[in-house]
Amino acid sequence: MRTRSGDKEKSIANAAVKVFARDGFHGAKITRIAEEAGVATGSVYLYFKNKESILHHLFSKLWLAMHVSFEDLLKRDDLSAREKIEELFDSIFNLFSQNPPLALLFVNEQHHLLREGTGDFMQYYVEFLRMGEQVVRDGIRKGEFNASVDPRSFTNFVFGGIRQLLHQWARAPRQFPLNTIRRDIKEITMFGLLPRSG
Amino acid sequence: MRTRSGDKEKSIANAAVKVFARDGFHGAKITRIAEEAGVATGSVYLYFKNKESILHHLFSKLWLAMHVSFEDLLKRDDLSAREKIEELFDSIFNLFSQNPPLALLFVNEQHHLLREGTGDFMQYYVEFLRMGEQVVRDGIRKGEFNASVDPRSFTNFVFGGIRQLLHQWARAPRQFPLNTIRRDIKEITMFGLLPRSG
Amino acid sequence: MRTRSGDKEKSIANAAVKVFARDGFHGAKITRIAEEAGVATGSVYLYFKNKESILHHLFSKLWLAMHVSFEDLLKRDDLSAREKIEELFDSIFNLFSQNPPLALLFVNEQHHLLREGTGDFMQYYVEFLRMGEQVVRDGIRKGEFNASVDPRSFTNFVFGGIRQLLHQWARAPRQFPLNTIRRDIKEITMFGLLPRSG
Amino acid sequence: MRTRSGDKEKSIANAAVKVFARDGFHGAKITRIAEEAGVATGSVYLYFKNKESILHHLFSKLWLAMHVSFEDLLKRDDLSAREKIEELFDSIFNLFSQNPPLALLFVNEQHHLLREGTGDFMQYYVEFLRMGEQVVRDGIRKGEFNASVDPRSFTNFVFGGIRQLLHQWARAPRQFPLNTIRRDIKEITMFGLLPRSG
DNA sequence: GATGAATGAGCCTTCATTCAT
DNA sequence: GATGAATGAAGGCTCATTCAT
Repeated sequence: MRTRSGDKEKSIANAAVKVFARDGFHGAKITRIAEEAGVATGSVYLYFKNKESILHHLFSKLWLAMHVSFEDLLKRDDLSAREKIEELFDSIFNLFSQNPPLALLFVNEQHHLLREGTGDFMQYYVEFLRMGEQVVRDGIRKGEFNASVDPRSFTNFVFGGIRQLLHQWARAPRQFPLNTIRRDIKEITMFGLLPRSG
Repeated sequence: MRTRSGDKEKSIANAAVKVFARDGFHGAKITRIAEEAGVATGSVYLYFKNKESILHHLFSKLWLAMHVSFEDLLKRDDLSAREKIEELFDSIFNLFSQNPPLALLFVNEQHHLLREGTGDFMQYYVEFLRMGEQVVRDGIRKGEFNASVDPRSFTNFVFGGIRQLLHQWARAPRQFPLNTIRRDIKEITMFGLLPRSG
Repeated sequence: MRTRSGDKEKSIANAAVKVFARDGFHGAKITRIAEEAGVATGSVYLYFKNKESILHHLFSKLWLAMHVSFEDLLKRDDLSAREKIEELFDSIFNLFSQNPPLALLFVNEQHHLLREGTGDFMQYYVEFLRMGEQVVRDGIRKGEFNASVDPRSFTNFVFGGIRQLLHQWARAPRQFPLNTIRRDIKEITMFGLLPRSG
Repeated sequence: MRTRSGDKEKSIANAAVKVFARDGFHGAKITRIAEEAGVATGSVYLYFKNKESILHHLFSKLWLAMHVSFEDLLKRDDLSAREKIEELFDSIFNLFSQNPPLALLFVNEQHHLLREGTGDFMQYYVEFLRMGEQVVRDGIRKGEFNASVDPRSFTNFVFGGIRQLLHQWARAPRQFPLNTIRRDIKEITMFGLLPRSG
């Protein structure tokens, strides 16, 4: 018998990232994904229940990874609040840095999943935002951060901002180099638009 | 395409906002839009070339409105750079404040249009971002803003952040009141996370 | 607008009878039915929910017709029990006499529907058998029929026998002329195999 | 096709009876049959050419058994015509009495095979009916049976009747006990509905 | 022989779009 | 212009069959 190689599942998943990123969830054809994966159409259904579940799988993996690196960061008490925030940014950028299509998928198809509000990844998403809030809250408590900032708004705002910039990068990596973006985001979120000091 | 009886066109457009917002572009059925508009299915095609063009129309209108109020703002020299930025924020929020579905449409279906990169609205979108950059650039030149901030990154970042918060508001207006969001965004973008002064 | 002509539904139904009869339910392709009906594939779904429902519709119509003529017969008190039974036979044969494919459908695809045990027609089917039993029971009570005969067994037995002969007729009308069959069935059911009298 | 290890072939055949009976020919999945047989999917194809041929095999076995017991019966000249007929009935019922699923298969999937009119079993089926006719014809010739009965119609009619009652039994053995059915059929076919003598 | 993962042809169904009225 | 029935292309998914191991 041919052994169900983990490779095949992975190559389907990878192909799906590319095709979803390029064509969008609805524009993506299963046949195209299979082709891209070097696999027969029917094989896709050996590894995934249906088209939707491929997307779920990808997002779950993504959010799980995000969640894990966030969890690790939160535990560290050798870092100041600011350092934590900056590390959080870095961990997000690292996740996508080698994979622009993954960033596009992440940026463009999230709303598709939020609409239903189901799926494993939802818990990760929600908790991810909570963790961001926590860091901000802690920073405020310790006097490291501006107490006028609302942690929840901040987290959402920054999350959205990063998405937009990731999008720009994924579409035109030369015009929006990742390192530049990363640096800019840190600058903006830390100091804001107004000149420091008085 | 469009003809007289602007009423019918408008009711189709309004219906489309609702249906697109609720079901997403692909989930939205033309027949459903027609029904919601109190119009026959075929009539939709008297006013719009196809499904895609309805979305284009809506986004064009939206971006045009945005563009216009931005243009007006830019001209005013009675405002400081900071005041201009804050007015820009306000004008965006005002645009959606009466219409959560419109916000959802704006937030969720933009990527659909960006994929192709065509459509009238694209020019408005691009120039909209340029205008934002310009205000920041001017502010920096005049010493009102932090010179370390990259205007383009800033504009994109803030645009993304606003989208995310608008999304949260549109999904749960009670939990994310528009005025709170607006105030928080101003705080964050102006002062950043770190405490002011030194 | 094109008016939803009752003709179209009928021609689809008629085409379905032919195709179901010839190819069986599973062998029947919707596209083939549409073609046979002179209609576009999609039009089938304007008139029927899905393939299954076409079959349901046909059987419902059939059983309703059967039910109606049986009901009328049962009421008549100008007929002896034997005459009623014979009329029942006739009404069944009349139903199919002009339409061998309908007979094939009736004979071959019933089990498909019984498997689920749902559908409007089920009630007609069940009551149809009940009515048969009633006539026999009445005949026995009045002394017209052999009291040793079990009404329920009789009804089922005869129903099955008729199906088999209808099948033979529908497949080879020359070899099994309907009138011959009808006469034979009456002879068999009334007198049995043994010579009459003692 | 078939090879040694008659066990495996048999367990596939037995599994197929169950699955075909429960799900119908088209609803039956090869994988399900294999599973039920405790065998790998591919192994089914070591013993049978394809799905269709499993059904053929089962029906051939069935009709062969029927044919054999009929042939034996026909030879016996110690039995009256009536006794022969009744023995024929008994042999059919005996065939299924231990195996309701087999009865369901027999009753429900025959038409599938008749549609093509091919397969070994066809000869048995045809000759089976011929044999029934022969017994009736002989009985008539000897004056034991009613000369007005058409042998071919009788055979078909009775065959159909038995099928219907077997079906009822297989679906609800309590409500339609086999012995009752058997007795009722004999009563009906021998004496008919009208009271005997005159 | 035995296995079960892999294959891919095929079909039901949807729905944007058209067009006869 | 207005209607909504009609169209038919397109694609997700199934599953009988194959074949590498």
